[in-house]
This record gives sequence, C-alpha cells and structure tokens, in this order.
Amino acid sequence: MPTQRHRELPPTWTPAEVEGALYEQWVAAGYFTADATSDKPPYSIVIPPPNVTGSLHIGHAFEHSLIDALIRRRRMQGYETLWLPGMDHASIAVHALVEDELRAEGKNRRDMGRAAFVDRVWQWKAEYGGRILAQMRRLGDSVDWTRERFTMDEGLSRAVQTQFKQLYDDGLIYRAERMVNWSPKLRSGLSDAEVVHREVEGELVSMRYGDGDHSIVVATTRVETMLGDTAVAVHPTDERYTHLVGTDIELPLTGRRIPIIADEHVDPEFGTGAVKVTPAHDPNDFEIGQRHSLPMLTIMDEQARIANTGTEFDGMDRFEARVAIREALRAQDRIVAEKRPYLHSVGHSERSKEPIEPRLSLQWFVRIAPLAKLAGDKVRSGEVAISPPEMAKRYFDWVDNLHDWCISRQLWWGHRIPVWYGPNGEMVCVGPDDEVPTGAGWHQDEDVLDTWFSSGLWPFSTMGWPDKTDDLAKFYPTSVLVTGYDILFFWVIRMMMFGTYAMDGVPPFHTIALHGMVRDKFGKKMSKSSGNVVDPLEWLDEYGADALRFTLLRGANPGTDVPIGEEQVEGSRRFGTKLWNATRFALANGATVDTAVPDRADLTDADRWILDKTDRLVSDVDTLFDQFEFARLAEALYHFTWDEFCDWYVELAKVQIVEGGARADATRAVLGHVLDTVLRLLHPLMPFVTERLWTTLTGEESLVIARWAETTGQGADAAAAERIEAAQKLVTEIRRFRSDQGLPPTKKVPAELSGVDGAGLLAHAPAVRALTRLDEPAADFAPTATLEVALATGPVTVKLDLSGVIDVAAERKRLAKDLAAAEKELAQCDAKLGNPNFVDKAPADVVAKITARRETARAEIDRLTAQLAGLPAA
RNA sequence: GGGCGAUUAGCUCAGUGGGAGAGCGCUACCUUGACACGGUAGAGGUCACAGGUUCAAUCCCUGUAUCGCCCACCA
Repeated sequence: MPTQRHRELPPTWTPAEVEGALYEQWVAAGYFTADATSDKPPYSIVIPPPNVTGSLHIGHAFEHSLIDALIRRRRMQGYETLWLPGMDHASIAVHALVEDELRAEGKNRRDMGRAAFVDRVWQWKAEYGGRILAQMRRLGDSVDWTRERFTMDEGLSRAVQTQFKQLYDDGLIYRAERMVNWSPKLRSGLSDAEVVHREVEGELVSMRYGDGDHSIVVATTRVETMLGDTAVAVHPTDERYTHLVGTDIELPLTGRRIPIIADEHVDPEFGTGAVKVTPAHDPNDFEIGQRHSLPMLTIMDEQARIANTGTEFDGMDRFEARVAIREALRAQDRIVAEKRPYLHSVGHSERSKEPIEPRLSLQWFVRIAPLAKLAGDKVRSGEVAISPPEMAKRYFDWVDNLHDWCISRQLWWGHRIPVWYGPNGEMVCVGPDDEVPTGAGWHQDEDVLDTWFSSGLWPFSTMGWPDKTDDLAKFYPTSVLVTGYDILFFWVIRMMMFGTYAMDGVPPFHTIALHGMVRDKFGKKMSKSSGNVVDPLEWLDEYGADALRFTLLRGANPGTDVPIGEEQVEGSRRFGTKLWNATRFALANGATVDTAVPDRADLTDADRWILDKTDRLVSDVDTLFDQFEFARLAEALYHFTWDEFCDWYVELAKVQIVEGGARADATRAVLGHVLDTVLRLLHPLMPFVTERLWTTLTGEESLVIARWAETTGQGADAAAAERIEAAQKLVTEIRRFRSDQGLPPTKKVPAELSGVDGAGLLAHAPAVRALTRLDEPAADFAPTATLEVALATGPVTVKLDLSGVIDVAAERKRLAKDLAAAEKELAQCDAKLGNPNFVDKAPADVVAKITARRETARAEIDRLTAQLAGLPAA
C-alpha cells in the first residue's frame, strides 16, 4: 500500500504494469469485505451467473463492469454494499457439462452411481470456480469472490424444499397429465422457454380418410401422428361437412373408426377445412380432445418411437415412420396432395437441438395466475421500477400471458421433487424439517425441478432464507438487479413471482436495470458461426482492464445493444494515456491537494470556469449513475477530461504557473482539486489507473476506500465563463487564420491585438498569445495582415506581421465562407421575424434570441464584406 | 400472424419542437518542454420516404419502405 507520497509518475505507462498486483492488495487490505457501519441505507445487487464454460465471456465482462461501477460508487458514498453472486444455474450447468463429459467418455451415469457423479461435479466446480475467480479479479471486479458460495447447494436445497412445500400447501403446485414439450433426446419435458421455434422445410401431406361419399381430406405435416387420431374436426358452420358431422369414418391403417366432430378451433379457410385430431400428440388437439371427451392415444414412447399401435410401424423412429406411413397410405391411393418443401415453424429443444415432440405425461405444475398477478402488480404500482421504462411493456406482455409452469424435469441432476409416494397410493410433500416417510414401498419422486425454480429464489436464498438472517433483514429487498433483457422472462419474472410470494409480498428488487447484448463493431450479433466472437481475455492482455471496462461502459445505453470493436478499446486506452500524461504534467508542476482552493476573489477566470465545470460534472455524473446511463456518464467524463481540462485548462494553467507567486500556487491547488475530483469520478469505471494516479497525487492509501467526489459549492461565475469562451473563440479564429495562411503552428509571429480590453480579455491576452504563438510586436513591427474577430463580448482586431505577402486567395476563400454562413443565418432570421405569426405566437425569449442573432449576422456581413473589399485584387 | 424498436456524417451510435453532435475513419500542417496512444485546423449530413399538426418539425401524429428483435398451437 502506498503509504508515503511519491510525486512522480513514470513517463509512460502500460496497463499491465499499473494493474499489477493492485487487486490482490485491495483484497488483502479487506476493502471488499469490510463491514462498514454506515448511516446510509444498505445497497445490494443481484448479479447473474458467469458463463458456463468457466471462462470470461464478453457479455459477463460487460455486465460486471456495469455492476462493479455501481457498487464502487456506492461504497465511496458510504453505503454498505453486498453483491449476490449469481452462481446458481451456472452451478447447475456444471452438472450438465459433467454429464456431457461422461457421455463423451462413453460412460453411463446410471452405472456410475449418483455419489460418484456428484464427486465429479465437485471436482469440476473447484476448477471452474478457480478460473472464474482469477478472471473476475483481472477485470477488477470488487465482489469478494472468496466469499463465493460454491458450496451452497445444501442451503439452496433447503430453500427449494421450503418453497415447494409452501406452494404445495397453498394449492399452487399440482400434478397433472398435460401436454408438455418433450425432448426425445433428453427424455425430459421442457418449459416453453426452453423451446426455440425455427423455420424448417417440411412437407404438407393431404390424405383421404374414409371412402367414397363418406370420406374427408385432411392435411398434416406430421403424417405419423395419424396413428393416434381419435377424431376429425370441422368448423360448426362449414356447410361442406354438415352432413358428415356426428358420423364415424374409417381411420386408415388402423382399422379404427373415429368420429367427425365440429369445433370452433378449426379454420374453415385453411386447407380443406378439416383437421385430424391427435389429442395425445398435439397441444391444440389435446384441447379439442378435452372439449369433446375424446380418447387420448399415446402412440410414441419416450424416445419418440412408434409404440402400442398394434401396427407394423411399432418400433420405428418418428421420422422413419413419417415416410413409411405416407408410403403405406400412397399404396392405398389415399394421398391426395403433397407440398414439399413446406416451410413451417417447428419447436426445437434449445439444449439438445432436435425437434420437440408434444407429449402427454404426468408432470408437476405451478399454478401461475396468482403469482403472475402479484409480480405484475408490483411493477404496475411502481413499487418495482424497470429501467429503461420502455422495457416494462415487454415485462407485462410476458407476465400477463403466462401459462402454468411445468417444473418437473426427467433429468438426473438438480433438486429432486420433495414428494414421496407410499405403497397404497399415498402422496406426501416433505418439508425440509419433516420426517421422510420410511418403510416398504415408499419412494421419492424421480423427477427433478426446473433450474429456474431454484434460480427464482436467488435474491433471498443466497441470504440464508428460510432462516431469518441478518443479511436478509438488512439487504432484502435488493436495491437493483442488473441483467440483460434477454433474461427478463427466464429469470427476472420468476424471481419476481417467487420473491413476492415467499417474502410476504415484498418484491425482490427496487429496480430492475436492463442492459443490451454486446455486439461486434458492426452491430452484428456475436456468434461462433459468424466468427466475430471476441475473447475479452485477449483485450485484457493487450489493452488492460481499465480500457476494456471503459469501452464497455461507454457503449452502455440502457436496454440497447453495445457494439464493440478493437478500435474502441484502443481509444479507451488512449484516454487512459491522456489522463496519465495530464496528471504527470500537473504533478511535475506542483499540483497539490494539500492547499485548499483559494476564495473566488483570488482566482482567475480560467480557474472559476474550470471549477464550475467540475462541479457540474459531479452532479451530472451522479444523476446519470442514478439513471443507469453509463454511456452518457462515461462520455461526460471523457469529454470533460480531454476537451475541457486537457485542451483548455491545462494550457491556460501553463501561463498562470509561469506568472509565479500566489497565482501559480492557486493554479496548483485548482489543478489538484480538479484532478482529484475527476479521478474519484472515474474510479468506478477505470479502477486501476485512477488508483495509481490518485494515490500519487494525494498520498492517500487508496481510492477504493476514498469518499465520493463532492461539489465545491462555489457556484457559477457566468461572466468569467463568457470571457473564457470568448478567449477560446479568439484563439480558434487566430489558429484558423494561421492554418489558412499556411503558417506552421510552431512559427512565432509578431502581432498586435486591439480591442482586447473592450472585449474584457485584457487579462487573457498573454494566454491568447501563448496559445496562438503570437509575439509582442517589436519596434520594427509592420503588419501585413489583419484579422477581425467578432466575439460575444466585443470585436477584437489582430494585426500580424507575416513578413511577406499573404495568401490572398486563401483569405478570400475563408472570408467568403464565413460570409456565406452569415448570409444564410441572416436569411433564416429574416424569414422568421418577417412572419407575423412567429412574432405573435412564439415565446418572447425565442423572438429575442432570433432578433439578436439577426443583428449579429448583419454585423458579420458588414464586417466581412468590408474586409473582402479591402483585399488586393486577385 | 401479433407486438416492439430502429432508420441522423464513410462506419458504430448519441441527441433535441426554435442555430445538426461524438468516437473511429478521412485531408492538411506540426516531433511546440505533459502527451505522436499527441497537437492544430478542416472536409463530410435536404436527420429513410410521403402526408399532417404547429408561427416553427430531424424531434409530435398518420401512412409507406427497409432492417432488427421478441412472442405465437394454425393442421
């Protein structure tokens, strides 16, 4: 820890050198674990899980940059903070990874046994946790990952069991035979959210049931399901089929007879207007089946092979059977039409990729309606805020349209459903403290719970719930959830429902802050197939954590995606370099925080101007932080540092320091104060480089535990600011003239300034001369060129001795351009002011402003015209 | 099929009912005592298109086109 002041910085910096072992020092010093006693409210953030691959994903680098910035600021403000690391479904994903690993090794987990499997999972987790830890540290994440609960499974099981039992006892969990999304590969049911729909080229086959007059044509994309048909449905008002409704028809290949029924669901416009009904293998048909009490024939086993139909097709895979049955029907001359390829949307398993098969099975469900209402109302009432607010619409879309949630999974790992079945059909839901029924014939349900069931408990299970812990009392509900909009449905809604339900109606967050996804530099989605995926570890090596973090934050507009490319990271590193060099300059010139900034009376215009800008920066950054406007606050800091502080104040300060004495001392104090402030403000965004610069500047222990920046309360000096802006304009105009005249920037030119006093810039003349390389006129001064500049505070004339002929053409071009601009301005103003409606209806201040602009434009035109006329003929 | 969002400089994106912005890229000049990972100056845009509201529209409304995202059980 730097305990004594080292006032010099090396002339160059490398991020790696600066970052070095800083993080380890912070951890060792206990900065991240110190349990501050504070009068401020506690501040907690729920964070999503790291990537399941165990390496830092760019999306997580992004998310953690946001979260860490929020946390660091709050800590500097004196809040007691807590991260709730989101390791839950990552942890469960580890199970899946291990399972994949075993499969690759050709091992069967059932042979291996549950205990050995779990051992393997632990091994994996240890390695995985270590990797994540190392990477988050490199990023500078100030979460105390050493407190990470890789061993939390036990506590989580208790929470899961408690919640299940409570829901069960309240009648919100039920078991039912329902149509579920079935993955034949995983041999498990899936929730709606785990199913992705994709356009595929299938076939639409029309086939004739029955014979002669008593026949009907139906179409399907899944011919094989016809074996399970138990009806044909038509629309009740469809006159083509009225005579058939109520009769039976022969179902080919099976010898069964099925009824023709009328149901509103059928669209008479589509196809033939007749639909085959397979209640056990199609969600719509299931509903029709229920309405009409149709038999529900399951014709496939859990691997989607045809089974129990008593036909030759038994044992065939569904896709095999699709062809075989189609051909069998063709042989009977029943195929009426075929459309191939037929583009339609088919649900696929997100994890195992194959088409899902709707399947009738006995599953556990959560009754969603009452929970969803709770979750929706909390946002509707404003108790929970969503940022950006536009995203609330999407939230309501979801929450208001949820179906009951199938929570049972036929997987091998996960939290098992805490229900026991007895030998005589008993069914007992067991709470965490209940006796497990023993004795012959008792067994636990084999299914496990959907990952999102336990994830939904995250904001409070991590704090020790169901026990009434101190953490829970202090940090629940959490201050903010920071997560991507892509996970709104999966995770956020479930946490909202479960949190509100389990915690006596108190929703789990005050604010849900949604961010977008990281895209490549062209705004395209990153994907392995496009080859545009970036590895944040490479950028971390090349440019450092500060540059990576700043880049990500700078792109983070609430709720929108973040394009990021190497050029931007380079730019961020350049910003770090700029900050480094500016601080180095300031220190070399004695910038200090040891002496207070003098009273306004002893400050120059430039001092007052930059101090006011600094104050405004502090309040702007605070406001933007509160609104999660990371991009804008990063931009504000970048702009202030580079364009206001470095480009102007530092240049003006050089002149003031040369002056020496009290003026120089005051300047050193101002430089010190501004840098101190801006480093504090930048710390949450670029923790390493700011730490190094700030400790050098102040000699204090660490910026991590420093107080957040505050305003001076000096207030603005509008007149000083106006003079500075006038001086800036004067400087820019002179530089422009010099550039147009082809004068090298470094060449010193004798010049006479007049009108400076009248423009209130007398005190700034030395600075103007220094910034424009204009020397005082000597005795033999013989001006060859004249430049007139109209400033808000008055006109200034600059006469220069160019010791030669001026470039008249360039000068004419410049003046002509200015003249054209002024004329355009005048025309616009005239048009407005010539319109009586404008003068009558526009607000007085607007009219006054336009009038003033017209006068300025007129004066400019007169001046420029005269100057042009005064130029020697070309 | 439904919903949402976008369309602003070569690229990626901010922004506002009254004078078009940033970063990168580009042009010219400059190794000036913090910084060439730099400085200075500059070029570049009928703010997608068509209507409407308004004294005034890039901004508000309607429609069109293109793109993107989310949702959806049409056989």
